[in-house]
Amino acid sequence: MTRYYKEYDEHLVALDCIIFGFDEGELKLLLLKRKFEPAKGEWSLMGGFLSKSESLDEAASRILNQLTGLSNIYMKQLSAFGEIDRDPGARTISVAYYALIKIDENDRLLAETHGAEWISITKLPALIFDHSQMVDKALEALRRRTSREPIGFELLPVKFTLPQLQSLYESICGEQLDKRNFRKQILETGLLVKLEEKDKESSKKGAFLYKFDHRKYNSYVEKGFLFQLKVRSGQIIKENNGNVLDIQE
Amino acid sequence: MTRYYKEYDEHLVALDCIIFGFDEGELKLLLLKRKFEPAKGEWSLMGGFLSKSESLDEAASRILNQLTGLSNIYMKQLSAFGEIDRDPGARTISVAYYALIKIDENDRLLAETHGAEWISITKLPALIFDHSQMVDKALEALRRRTSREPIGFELLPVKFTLPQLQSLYESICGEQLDKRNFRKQILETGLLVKLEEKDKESSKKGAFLYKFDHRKYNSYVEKGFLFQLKVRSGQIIKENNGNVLDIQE
DNA sequence: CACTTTAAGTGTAAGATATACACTTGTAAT
DNA sequence: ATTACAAGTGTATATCTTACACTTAAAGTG
Repeated sequence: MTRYYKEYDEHLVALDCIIFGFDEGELKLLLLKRKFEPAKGEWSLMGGFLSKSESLDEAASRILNQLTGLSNIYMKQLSAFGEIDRDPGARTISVAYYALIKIDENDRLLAETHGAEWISITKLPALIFDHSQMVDKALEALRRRTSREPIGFELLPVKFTLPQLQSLYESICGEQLDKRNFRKQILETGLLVKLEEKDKESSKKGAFLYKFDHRKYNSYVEKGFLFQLKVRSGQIIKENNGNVLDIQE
Repeated sequence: MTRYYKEYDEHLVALDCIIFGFDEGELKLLLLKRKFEPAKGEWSLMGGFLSKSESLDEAASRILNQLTGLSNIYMKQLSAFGEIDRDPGARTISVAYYALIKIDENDRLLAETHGAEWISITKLPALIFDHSQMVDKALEALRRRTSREPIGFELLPVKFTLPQLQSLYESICGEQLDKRNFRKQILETGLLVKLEEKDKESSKKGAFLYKFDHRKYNSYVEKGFLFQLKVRSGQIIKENNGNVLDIQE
């Protein structure tokens, strides 16, 4: 490849992953304690550097895979972060991605070997650099996207109950939803398939399991029908043991 | 600054600006013919390279200013583009920004000296590299943001008429709106101030001029009130003289 | 085995919002 | 004085959103 643009500065390009999961009725992030300087030992997002031989999307997937062992994960670019002093280690541009993981299917041990932990978004610790900013922005993006696209299912096992789904939506949008209205709305989409089985984890009666009909959804998308949930962008109330509230974008 | 991360690749980081304007009842983009290799002479977005001494946002503003002479312009980061071969000149990460400009206030001559032209989004030519993809994505982002935030006013002169405003919204969302419903909705927000003056450009009767009440809007935002317009994300129909439709993200 | 406990599951009516729709007004040009 | 043109205005209907409380199924308990 002929090389033009010789006279311009080159930069380190990092990738940081905001990894969402849903477990025990709570929306969680996979965070780890940084293993190298600067800021060794502090809480951080999973990150890494872009190499010449990969695209941004590929690099983000690689980094997610290193931590979780997972591939083919729902991942979207959030934004590039480029303040001059954002990383005290060196001038670094960071491109943040967020990922949605089904914690059930995940090898929890693998995450633990890397010193990673699933932490509820209501109890986030202070994070290094501008990572808290990234998390705030990712939460906003997740909320907005949730109302436009049925991405909640990326966070649940393949088979899930309606109470689970409702609880997930409540965690994402940060407010209580009416059970009957929620069920009516979500079933009206025609995208859920009711199974014969029940899940008896959380009640004696048991709740019917459902599957999301990806096939039908894709055909709707092609036809231009829109998925729309009336999920308001209420704030998730954060407990006061982190700096998430302090850092403004 | 101590330099960590020595072992990682460095990359050129470019910025590309999707510059929106509204003129003659049409949503337009400021495009220019590229003055250097590769792809010299082809239509392109305004772009430039990030230097060590500036943040991404600063660089984007600098580049916009170089072309238009304008500063303090509404500008948002769209996304980073990082396919390996996206720029045949060299491996380059590009961070795209979109800007909203009041064409009236703009020195049209300055744009012309740079060989730039305002081109209707319904008549876009083929663009270099992945710039058409960037434009498509910027249009989507503009439509979505328009329904959440009163950014339309960034594209109009300080004083504007309701028919102008309606025409702008129609251009953005790509469909006709009902005059009475539109006026009712937009006036209900309480964010428009009716002036005594009339604009007689487009009718004998003349249409009253209005101003957007930025102050009131900011106080609403602080109080958490939301601006919401029911602007559907209809597609803007593109005429068949560009490749905008062909490139998929 | 009857009783208690727990969460799952179900429908409707009232209020709010969105939509469709047609005539009058003001002014310049002829 | 007449015509032509876009600006400006209100209401009724349909649709969507919201609020709300009891019944059901099954396991655990005495």
